[in-house]
Amino acid sequence: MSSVRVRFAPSPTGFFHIGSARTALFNWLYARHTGGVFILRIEDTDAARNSDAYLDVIYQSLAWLGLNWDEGPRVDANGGGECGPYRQSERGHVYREYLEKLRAAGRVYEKDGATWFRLLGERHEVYDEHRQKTVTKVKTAPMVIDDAIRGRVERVEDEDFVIFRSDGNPVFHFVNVVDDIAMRITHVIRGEDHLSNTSKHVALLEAFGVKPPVFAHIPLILKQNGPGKMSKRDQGALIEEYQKRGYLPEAVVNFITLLGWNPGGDREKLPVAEIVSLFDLPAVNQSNARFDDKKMAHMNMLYLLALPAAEFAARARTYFATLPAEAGAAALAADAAYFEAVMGLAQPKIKGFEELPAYTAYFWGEAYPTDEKAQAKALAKGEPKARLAELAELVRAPATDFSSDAALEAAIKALAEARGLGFGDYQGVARVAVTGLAAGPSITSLIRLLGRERVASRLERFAAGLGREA
RNA sequence: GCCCCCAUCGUCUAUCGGUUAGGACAGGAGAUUCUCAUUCUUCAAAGCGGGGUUCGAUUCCCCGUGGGGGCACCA
Repeated sequence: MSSVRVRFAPSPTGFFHIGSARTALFNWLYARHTGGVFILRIEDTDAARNSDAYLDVIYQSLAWLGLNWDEGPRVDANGGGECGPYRQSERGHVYREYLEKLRAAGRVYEKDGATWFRLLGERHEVYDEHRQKTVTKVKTAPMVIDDAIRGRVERVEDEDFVIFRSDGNPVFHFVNVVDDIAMRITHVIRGEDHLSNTSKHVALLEAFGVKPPVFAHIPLILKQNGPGKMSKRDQGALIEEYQKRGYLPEAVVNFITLLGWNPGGDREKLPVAEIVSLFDLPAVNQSNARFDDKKMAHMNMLYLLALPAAEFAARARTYFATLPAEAGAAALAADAAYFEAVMGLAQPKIKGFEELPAYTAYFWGEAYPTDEKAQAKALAKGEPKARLAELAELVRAPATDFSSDAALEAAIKALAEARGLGFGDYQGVARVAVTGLAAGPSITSLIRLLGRERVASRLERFAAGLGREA
């Protein structure tokens, strides 16, 4: 086992952002790749913004993505890990202890009721135009960060900063560094938005006399449209959204991995186990990536298509179970073998589970909607009413061979040829009559699955409706 | 305003000084199928600009420009 220890340190704000997901993922990948330890630490020092209810969003999203943590909250088997507690709100004693270390070293002072960290160097006052106030600058040596992704980055940290608020609570920069020390973190893998903050962290690390961990700042995910990084409000930003829409987590993992990393060459669809074995920090890109929901959807389709039929059906069942009763109950009530058969027809056709309810509605009962445009188009030419009647008769006739798609197709073709028509003269109108839709699985397979009686009565009922309108 | 990071098709990217600059998504055209989707064929599409270094730069360096991030008693 390697000595690598990485952590994902989210703040429970009620959302689990796709950028956070990727940060968690890259940490997890690195831990798994190196045989190290993946730690979950909850950064909930801001009592005003955090809430226990929000924690579930984090646990739930990580679990869905398959990112299991070795140390942290909810690791029941071994009590969480040896560096607990893992919620910062429960680590006040640790922060006070570390504060005393700094105090003993003469590196802190009080001002305006808050506790400040003192930088070393000559001081002078200067007016800051941006903040429109006078600030004290400190002439310090540049902090050097040897970033595993960016290379050498140098930045001058030239102002003292608050480490304990006047309300007595410690500030992010402080707790982040203290916990990384206390939890013996070896690699800090986080978003590039922290790169500029890192000089603060290195200054703190130096004050504690601790050798800094390896830093690795990963690029940000930019919003699909418009300027800036992706935020909670953008389309596709929330992990729970993908979950709700029935995306396959392995597809989401594969996609967001590729936003900033790739194995080299042309390969894109990679099983997570292979990503784990190939992943490494130096191969992570340095430039920000723009989110693309079309490519995400495509990746999802690839995974859907590749699923074994039974697995597809099982996952589809789970998806239906998440829907409101009016959308999912009928499907769930169906006979298991029948349900699997319907899913067998849907799997090669749909791009995502979210299409499933509309795509399969007519399989679960007689109360399915009819697409007006599809209906108008199907009825526009020929003699639809006659075709429907002929087909109903054919379907009802016990002599008609239902044993295979090919046999049924041959029967319909024979019917068509006898009248100088083609298969298409029946297919379109029959589809609208039986499914209410313009598109769907092959007409012969869905007729066979629905059964003679159900199809015939739908054909007749539809034809009767035409009579009234005409 | 100050500081930091980045820069190849519309988008995600391959290339680690010498290539007809490749792939994928999206887009166009076509083929196949009973519709649709898949699949297949095919078309269009890129090295931000200017200086260097080099026999040779997409690749290395500098300057611009553009994009992104940071500059809180948020994390």
